[in-house]
Amino acid sequence: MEENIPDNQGGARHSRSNCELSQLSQLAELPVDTLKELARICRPLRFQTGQIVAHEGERPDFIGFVHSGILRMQKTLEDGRQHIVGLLVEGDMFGRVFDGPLNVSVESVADAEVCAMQRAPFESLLLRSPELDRVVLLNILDELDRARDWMIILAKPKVKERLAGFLMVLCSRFAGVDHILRAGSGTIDVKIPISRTDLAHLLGSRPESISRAFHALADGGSIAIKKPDLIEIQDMDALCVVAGDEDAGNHPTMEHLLEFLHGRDD
Amino acid sequence: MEENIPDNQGGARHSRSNCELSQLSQLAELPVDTLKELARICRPLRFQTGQIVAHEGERPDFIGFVHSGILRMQKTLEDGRQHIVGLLVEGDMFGRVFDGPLNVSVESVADAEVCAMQRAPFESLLLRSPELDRVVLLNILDELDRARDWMIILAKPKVKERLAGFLMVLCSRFAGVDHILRAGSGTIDVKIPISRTDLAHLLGSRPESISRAFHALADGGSIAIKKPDLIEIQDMDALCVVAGDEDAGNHPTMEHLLEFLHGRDD
DNA sequence: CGGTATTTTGAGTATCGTCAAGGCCAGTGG
DNA sequence: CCACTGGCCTTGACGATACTCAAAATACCG
Repeated sequence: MEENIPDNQGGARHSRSNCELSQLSQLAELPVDTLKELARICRPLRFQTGQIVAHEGERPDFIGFVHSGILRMQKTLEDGRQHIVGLLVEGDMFGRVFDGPLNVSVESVADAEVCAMQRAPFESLLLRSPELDRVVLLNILDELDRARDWMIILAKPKVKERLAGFLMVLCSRFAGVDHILRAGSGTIDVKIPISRTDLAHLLGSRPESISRAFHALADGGSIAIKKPDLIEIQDMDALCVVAGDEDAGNHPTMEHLLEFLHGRDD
Repeated sequence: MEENIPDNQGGARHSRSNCELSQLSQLAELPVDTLKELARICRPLRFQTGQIVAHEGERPDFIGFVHSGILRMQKTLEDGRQHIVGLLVEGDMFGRVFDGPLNVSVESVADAEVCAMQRAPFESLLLRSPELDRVVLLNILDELDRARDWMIILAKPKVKERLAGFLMVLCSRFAGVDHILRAGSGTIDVKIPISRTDLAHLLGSRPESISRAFHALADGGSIAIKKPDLIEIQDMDALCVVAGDEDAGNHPTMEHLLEFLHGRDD
């Protein structure tokens, strides 16, 4: 039960009759006829904060493309506790093409729109469209990279380092996602999308330690805590140093980010 | 330079004129003509312990299928330190199909045989063979799962828990790999394939703490240290409890493993 | 058998998890 | 409009754990 595409009874709301697939940058370059076929088999779904999109162990009848909002992937441990293994944002895909049940649950962290592609026709289209297949493949490869980046961050011995790494990820990979980053005057405001408790699960720590780590970073001068979930980044380079610089020289500079954000805000 | 398939000058040795592709269980089910095409574009390579198979940031001209031995994937941090993000064993694939440069280095931990598929013809074959495409897709999805499992393990607060989780992974996912597991009398001997230092990097700790964690597990009675790199597992259930049981009720039992190993040894 | 690298042990310090209490904010109801 | 309530974040104190540095013991290799 409940393995089908969620309907109104299930809690999700159909927002429009079809998705605006071309807004997803990865799909935009697909051939027109492929896009048309995609549009035919996809259903837009809306989820409110806290709703379950897919359950671990089930095999939903759809493959999801996140259109807006933020979802979190989590695994349920034996003792019932949930452990976050990643966040999904605009443009991300979830669901196991050609494969068995999910091994993560997906839950909306903020109000989210998801394009649900019916599994069977999507897989069949995948076989006929090499371009779509390629997009899906690259998407998964991308997610693999993200998981590896998380591994590097999680392997840091100190909470402060892991938290700094997390903030760097928000500034790089999540930079394009609306409502997360906002340009200030020579600084950048970061809206932390999840609670301290969730952040603690994600970083393998406790809420108290996360809180202390935030304030330790603030005392160091690299960030300021405007509100508990609104962080102002004052010194990106210092943050990189604390984070231990996961990817050698691959981090965004403050100037580059500000430029990017000002471009987006106009 | 050195972005091509390693040749004899580069250190890797061609072992035979063609790979025994059918030995790789995932490929065995492919259509015969696809296998033939694969055989034509693949080169067997041999690597000795410590050899670099592929450099981070490069885009090797081949996609690798591990035939035997163990390789490790690692990222180079800014300070030059290397951080292990995963191990590759028999049946695993590496190299980014249809995509840019690698973002991990691959290095052989033990003498290894790798089937190197020339990139261009492999990608072209991928477009023509849906079955091969599916195999590749599932392989990457699998690796994504493994990365997520690592995240769960890495997020454990105590080193002892992470180490127990690592041992459980060796007993489940690496069970089929030769020379890692060996059946004892009601116990299982595990050959730790990497040094304490590497293990420390993998688990986000230090060699000293890893050593202490090993001995703490031994004092608890769940394992015995026969040699520094040869661990006898005496109580798998106890080990699961210490590990915190990542995947609810998904761990192998001692009996099941012993049965499996005895079947293999005959 | 000697030399080197790896592993182990020890002592001291820093960090983190735990428990408990207090503060901040939003929503509710008088 | 204000007091109350509940959830989340913060702070403090204390014990447990892990990191650091240094040295000893062991294993490995020729």
